[in-house]
Amino acid sequence: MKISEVSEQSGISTDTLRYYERIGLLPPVNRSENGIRDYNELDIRRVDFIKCMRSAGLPIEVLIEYFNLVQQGDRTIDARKEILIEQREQLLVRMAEMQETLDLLNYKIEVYENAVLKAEKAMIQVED
Amino acid sequence: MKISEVSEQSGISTDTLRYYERIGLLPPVNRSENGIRDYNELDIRRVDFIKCMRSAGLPIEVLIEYFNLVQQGDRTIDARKEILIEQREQLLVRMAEMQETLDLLNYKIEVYENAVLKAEKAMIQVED
DNA sequence: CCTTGACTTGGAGTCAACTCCAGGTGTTAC
DNA sequence: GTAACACCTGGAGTTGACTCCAAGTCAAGG
Repeated sequence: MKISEVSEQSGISTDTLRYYERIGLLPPVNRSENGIRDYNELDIRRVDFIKCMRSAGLPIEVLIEYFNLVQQGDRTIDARKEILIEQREQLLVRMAEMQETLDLLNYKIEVYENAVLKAEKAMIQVED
Repeated sequence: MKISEVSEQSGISTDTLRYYERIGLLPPVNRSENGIRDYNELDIRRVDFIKCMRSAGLPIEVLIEYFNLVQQGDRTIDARKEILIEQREQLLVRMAEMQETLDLLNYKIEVYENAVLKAEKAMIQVED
Protein backbone atom coordinates (compact mmCIF):
# COMPACT_ATOMS: atom_id res chain seq x y z
CA MET A 1 0.00 0.00 0.00
CA LYS A 2 1.41 3.38 -1.00
CA ILE A 3 1.64 6.31 1.33
CA SER A 4 -1.13 8.24 -0.37
CA GLU A 5 -3.50 5.32 0.08
CA VAL A 6 -2.58 4.93 3.72
CA SER A 7 -3.07 8.64 4.14
CA GLU A 8 -6.47 8.55 2.51
CA GLN A 9 -7.60 5.53 4.45
CA SER A 10 -6.35 6.77 7.81
CA GLY A 11 -6.92 10.48 7.45
CA ILE A 12 -3.30 11.18 8.37
CA SER A 13 -1.39 13.34 5.93
CA THR A 14 1.53 11.87 4.01
CA ASP A 15 3.78 14.45 5.62
CA THR A 16 2.71 13.27 9.03
CA LEU A 17 3.18 9.61 8.13
CA ARG A 18 6.74 10.31 7.01
CA TYR A 19 7.25 12.41 10.12
CA TYR A 20 6.07 9.54 12.31
CA GLU A 21 8.56 7.28 10.64
CA ARG A 22 11.38 9.78 11.06
CA ILE A 23 10.85 10.05 14.78
CA GLY A 24 10.47 6.30 15.23
CA LEU A 25 6.77 6.17 15.95
CA LEU A 26 6.41 4.04 12.83
CA PRO A 27 9.13 1.53 12.02
CA PRO A 28 11.08 1.97 8.77
CA VAL A 29 8.55 0.95 6.18
CA ASN A 30 9.56 -1.44 3.40
CA ARG A 31 10.31 0.12 0.02
CA SER A 32 9.69 -1.07 -3.49
CA GLU A 33 12.82 -1.14 -5.73
CA ASN A 34 12.50 2.53 -6.63
CA GLY A 35 12.54 3.55 -2.98
CA ILE A 36 8.82 4.14 -2.59
CA ARG A 37 7.22 3.16 0.71
CA ASP A 38 5.06 0.06 0.64
CA TYR A 39 3.05 -0.28 3.84
CA ASN A 40 2.13 -3.80 4.86
CA GLU A 41 -0.76 -5.12 6.96
CA LEU A 42 1.13 -4.67 10.20
CA ASP A 43 2.16 -1.12 9.36
CA ILE A 44 -1.43 -0.25 8.66
CA ARG A 45 -2.68 -1.73 11.86
CA ARG A 46 -0.06 0.30 13.67
CA VAL A 47 -1.12 3.46 11.87
CA ASP A 48 -4.71 2.83 12.90
CA PHE A 49 -3.69 2.24 16.48
CA ILE A 50 -1.65 5.44 16.49
CA LYS A 51 -4.52 7.33 14.93
CA CYS A 52 -6.84 6.17 17.67
CA MET A 53 -4.43 6.92 20.51
CA ARG A 54 -3.41 10.30 19.12
CA SER A 55 -7.02 11.34 18.63
CA ALA A 56 -7.48 10.89 22.37
CA GLY A 57 -4.39 12.95 23.08
CA LEU A 58 -1.89 10.28 24.10
CA PRO A 59 1.56 11.78 23.63
CA ILE A 60 3.75 10.51 20.82
CA GLU A 61 6.58 9.88 23.29
CA VAL A 62 4.44 7.43 25.23
CA LEU A 63 3.47 5.57 22.09
CA ILE A 64 7.09 5.28 21.02
CA GLU A 65 7.99 3.89 24.42
CA TYR A 66 5.13 1.42 24.17
CA PHE A 67 6.15 0.16 20.75
CA ASN A 68 9.74 -0.17 21.91
CA LEU A 69 8.54 -2.47 24.65
CA VAL A 70 6.38 -4.45 22.25
CA GLN A 71 9.43 -4.98 20.13
CA GLN A 72 11.33 -6.39 23.09
CA GLY A 73 8.97 -9.32 23.43
CA ASP A 74 6.90 -10.95 26.11
CA ARG A 75 9.06 -10.05 29.07
CA THR A 76 7.84 -6.45 28.78
CA ILE A 77 4.16 -7.28 29.08
CA ASP A 78 3.90 -5.93 32.59
CA ALA A 79 5.55 -2.64 31.70
CA ARG A 80 3.29 -2.27 28.68
CA LYS A 81 0.24 -2.95 30.77
CA GLU A 82 1.37 -0.29 33.23
CA ILE A 83 1.69 2.26 30.46
CA LEU A 84 -1.78 1.54 29.18
CA ILE A 85 -3.25 1.71 32.67
CA GLU A 86 -1.54 5.01 33.35
CA GLN A 87 -2.78 6.44 30.07
CA ARG A 88 -6.27 5.18 30.73
CA GLU A 89 -6.24 6.97 34.06
CA GLN A 90 -5.24 10.25 32.46
CA LEU A 91 -7.78 9.76 29.73
CA LEU A 92 -10.54 9.31 32.30
CA VAL A 93 -9.48 12.53 34.01
CA ARG A 94 -9.64 14.43 30.73
CA MET A 95 -12.99 12.91 29.89
CA ALA A 96 -14.38 13.95 33.27
CA GLU A 97 -13.16 17.51 32.71
CA MET A 98 -14.79 17.52 29.31
CA GLN A 99 -18.02 16.27 30.78
CA GLU A 100 -17.99 19.17 33.23
CA THR A 101 -17.40 21.58 30.41
CA LEU A 102 -20.15 19.94 28.39
CA ASP A 103 -22.56 20.39 31.28
CA LEU A 104 -21.64 24.05 31.54
CA LEU A 105 -22.02 24.55 27.80
CA ASN A 106 -25.41 22.89 27.87
CA TYR A 107 -26.49 25.08 30.73
CA LYS A 108 -25.28 28.26 29.03
CA ILE A 109 -26.91 27.38 25.75
CA GLU A 110 -30.15 26.80 27.56
CA VAL A 111 -29.87 30.17 29.25
CA TYR A 112 -29.37 31.82 25.89
CA GLU A 113 -32.35 29.94 24.53
CA ASN A 114 -34.49 31.25 27.35
CA ALA A 115 -33.17 34.74 26.81
CA VAL A 116 -34.21 34.57 23.18
CA LEU A 117 -37.64 33.21 24.10
CA LYS A 118 -38.13 35.98 26.60
CA ALA A 119 -37.15 38.54 24.02
CA GLU A 120 -39.59 37.07 21.54
CA LYS A 121 -42.37 37.05 24.10
CA ALA A 122 -41.64 40.66 24.89
CA MET A 123 -41.96 41.49 21.21
CA ILE A 124 -45.30 39.76 20.96
CA GLN A 125 -46.58 41.68 23.92
CA VAL A 126 -45.44 44.89 22.32
CA GLU A 127 -47.36 43.88 19.24
CA ASP A 128 -50.46 43.07 21.32
CA MET B 1 -7.53 39.56 45.15
CA LYS B 2 -3.89 39.46 44.18
CA ILE B 3 -2.56 37.46 41.26
CA SER B 4 -0.89 34.87 43.47
CA GLU B 5 -4.18 34.16 45.21
CA VAL B 6 -6.04 33.86 41.95
CA SER B 7 -3.32 31.56 40.71
CA GLU B 8 -3.52 29.38 43.78
CA GLN B 9 -7.28 29.23 43.75
CA SER B 10 -7.58 28.54 40.04
CA GLY B 11 -4.51 26.42 39.47
CA ILE B 12 -3.41 28.72 36.65
CA SER B 13 0.13 30.09 36.96
CA THR B 14 0.66 33.81 37.44
CA ASP B 15 2.60 33.85 34.21
CA THR B 16 -0.36 32.40 32.40
CA LEU B 17 -2.80 34.83 34.02
CA ARG B 18 -0.69 37.75 32.87
CA TYR B 19 -0.35 36.13 29.46
CA TYR B 20 -4.13 35.81 29.21
CA GLU B 21 -4.47 39.49 29.96
CA ARG B 22 -1.84 40.43 27.42
CA ILE B 23 -3.60 38.63 24.60
CA GLY B 24 -7.02 39.94 25.61
CA LEU B 25 -8.52 36.76 26.97
CA LEU B 26 -8.83 38.51 30.31
CA PRO B 27 -9.74 42.21 30.35
CA PRO B 28 -7.24 44.69 31.80
CA VAL B 29 -7.50 43.98 35.51
CA ASN B 30 -7.80 46.88 37.95
CA ARG B 31 -4.66 47.89 39.79
CA SER B 32 -4.06 49.13 43.31
CA GLU B 33 -2.18 52.50 43.49
CA ASN B 34 1.20 50.81 43.26
CA GLY B 35 0.27 49.12 40.00
CA ILE B 36 -0.45 45.69 41.38
CA ARG B 37 -3.31 43.70 39.88
CA ASP B 38 -6.43 43.42 42.01
CA TYR B 39 -8.84 40.86 40.58
CA ASN B 40 -12.53 41.45 41.33
CA GLU B 41 -15.44 39.00 41.53
CA LEU B 42 -16.16 39.23 37.84
CA ASP B 43 -12.53 38.69 36.86
CA ILE B 44 -12.44 35.58 39.00
CA ARG B 45 -15.60 34.16 37.53
CA ARG B 46 -14.11 34.75 34.12
CA VAL B 47 -10.90 33.00 35.12
CA ASP B 48 -12.89 30.01 36.32
CA PHE B 49 -14.88 29.92 33.11
CA ILE B 50 -11.70 30.07 31.07
CA LYS B 51 -10.15 27.36 33.19
CA CYS B 52 -13.10 25.09 32.54
CA MET B 53 -13.24 25.76 28.81
CA ARG B 54 -9.48 25.44 28.35
CA SER B 55 -9.37 22.17 30.23
CA ALA B 56 -11.73 20.77 27.62
CA GLY B 57 -9.55 22.06 24.82
CA LEU B 58 -11.57 25.03 23.58
CA PRO B 59 -9.14 27.29 21.72
CA ILE B 60 -8.19 30.61 23.25
CA GLU B 61 -9.14 32.40 20.05
CA VAL B 62 -12.71 31.19 20.34
CA LEU B 63 -12.95 32.32 23.94
CA ILE B 64 -11.66 35.76 23.04
CA GLU B 65 -14.24 36.03 20.30
CA TYR B 66 -16.95 34.94 22.72
CA PHE B 67 -15.99 37.52 25.34
CA ASN B 68 -15.84 40.21 22.69
CA LEU B 69 -19.44 39.42 21.84
CA VAL B 70 -20.47 39.40 25.49
CA GLN B 71 -18.98 42.83 25.79
CA GLN B 72 -21.10 44.07 22.89
CA GLY B 73 -24.32 43.43 24.75
CA ASP B 74 -27.59 41.63 24.18
CA ARG B 75 -27.72 41.98 20.42
CA THR B 76 -24.95 39.37 20.15
CA ILE B 77 -26.81 36.67 22.06
CA ASP B 78 -27.54 34.65 18.94
CA ALA B 79 -23.93 34.74 17.80
CA ARG B 80 -22.72 33.71 21.24
CA LYS B 81 -25.16 30.85 21.33
CA GLU B 82 -23.91 29.72 17.95
CA ILE B 83 -20.34 29.68 19.19
CA LEU B 84 -21.25 27.61 22.21
CA ILE B 85 -23.27 25.17 20.12
CA GLU B 86 -20.42 24.78 17.65
CA GLN B 87 -17.95 24.17 20.45
CA ARG B 88 -20.29 21.71 22.11
CA GLU B 89 -20.49 19.80 18.85
CA GLN B 90 -16.72 19.57 18.58
CA LEU B 91 -16.46 18.62 22.21
CA LEU B 92 -18.87 15.76 21.69
CA VAL B 93 -16.81 14.54 18.76
CA ARG B 94 -13.65 14.57 20.85
CA MET B 95 -15.39 12.82 23.70
CA ALA B 96 -16.63 10.12 21.37
CA GLU B 97 -13.10 9.61 20.05
CA MET B 98 -11.84 9.36 23.57
CA GLN B 99 -14.51 6.84 24.43
CA GLU B 100 -13.35 4.71 21.51
CA THR B 101 -9.79 4.96 22.69
CA LEU B 102 -10.87 4.12 26.21
CA ASP B 103 -12.63 1.01 24.95
CA LEU B 104 -9.53 -0.05 23.07
CA LEU B 105 -7.32 0.59 26.09
CA ASN B 106 -9.66 -1.43 28.30
CA TYR B 107 -9.59 -4.26 25.81
CA LYS B 108 -5.82 -4.25 25.52
CA ILE B 109 -5.33 -4.12 29.25
CA GLU B 110 -7.62 -7.08 29.60
CA VAL B 111 -5.66 -8.98 26.99
CA TYR B 112 -2.45 -8.30 28.90
CA GLU B 113 -4.12 -9.42 32.09
CA ASN B 114 -5.07 -12.70 30.47
CA ALA B 115 -1.57 -13.10 29.07
CA VAL B 116 -0.15 -12.74 32.55
CA LEU B 117 -2.65 -15.18 33.99
CA LYS B 118 -1.81 -17.69 31.32
CA ALA B 119 1.87 -17.29 32.02
CA GLU B 120 1.27 -17.80 35.72
CA LYS B 121 -0.79 -20.89 35.08
CA ALA B 122 1.95 -22.26 32.88
CA MET B 123 4.44 -21.74 35.68
CA ILE B 124 2.26 -23.57 38.16
CA GLN B 125 2.02 -26.49 35.79
CA VAL B 126 5.77 -26.55 35.44
CA GLU B 127 5.99 -26.65 39.19
CA ASP B 128 3.49 -29.54 39.35
C1' DC C 1 19.44 50.94 55.84
C1' DC C 2 19.45 46.75 53.76
C1' DT C 3 17.60 42.36 52.54
C1' DT C 4 13.75 39.55 51.27
C1' DG C 5 9.89 38.62 48.72
C1' DA C 6 5.90 39.66 45.77
C1' DC C 7 4.84 42.19 42.28
C1' DT C 8 5.74 44.67 37.55
C1' DT C 9 7.24 44.79 32.29
C1' DG C 10 8.62 43.48 27.49
C1' DG C 11 10.54 40.19 25.15
C1' DA C 12 12.60 35.80 24.24
C1' DG C 13 12.52 30.78 24.62
C1' DT C 14 10.26 26.22 24.78
C1' DC C 15 7.39 22.40 23.64
C1' DA C 16 4.57 19.13 21.01
C1' DA C 17 3.12 18.10 16.87
C1' DC C 18 2.96 18.87 12.80
C1' DT C 19 3.41 21.27 8.01
C1' DC C 20 5.76 23.14 4.29
C1' DC C 21 9.43 23.62 0.98
C1' DA C 22 13.15 23.14 -2.48
C1' DG C 23 15.33 20.21 -5.15
C1' DG C 24 15.54 15.64 -6.98
C1' DT C 25 13.92 10.90 -9.12
C1' DG C 26 11.00 7.66 -11.54
C1' DT C 27 6.67 6.27 -14.12
C1' DT C 28 2.77 7.10 -17.00
C1' DA C 29 0.16 9.64 -20.76
C1' DC C 30 0.13 12.08 -24.88
C1' DG D 1 10.74 13.13 -25.47
C1' DT D 2 8.54 16.02 -22.57
C1' DA D 3 4.91 17.20 -19.36
C1' DA D 4 2.45 15.90 -15.38
C1' DC D 5 2.34 13.53 -11.37
C1' DA D 6 3.47 10.88 -7.18
C1' DC D 7 7.02 9.93 -4.67
C1' DC D 8 11.59 10.92 -2.17
C1' DT D 9 14.93 13.72 1.26
C1' DG D 10 16.71 16.94 4.79
C1' DG D 11 15.75 20.78 6.84
C1' DA D 12 13.24 24.86 8.03
C1' DG D 13 8.95 27.08 9.44
C1' DT D 14 4.47 27.24 11.87
C1' DT D 15 1.00 26.95 15.46
C1' DG D 16 -0.99 27.18 19.98
C1' DA D 17 -0.18 27.77 24.41
C1' DC D 18 2.40 28.68 27.47
C1' DT D 19 6.93 29.53 30.36
C1' DC D 20 10.97 31.79 31.56
C1' DC D 21 14.00 35.68 32.14
C1' DA D 22 16.28 40.10 33.27
C1' DA D 23 15.74 44.24 35.14
C1' DG D 24 13.07 47.10 37.86
C1' DT D 25 9.65 48.84 41.83
C1' DC D 26 7.79 48.71 46.28
C1' DA D 27 6.44 47.30 51.27
C1' DA D 28 7.57 45.01 55.43
C1' DG D 29 10.85 42.91 58.84
C1' DG D 30 15.11 42.75 61.50
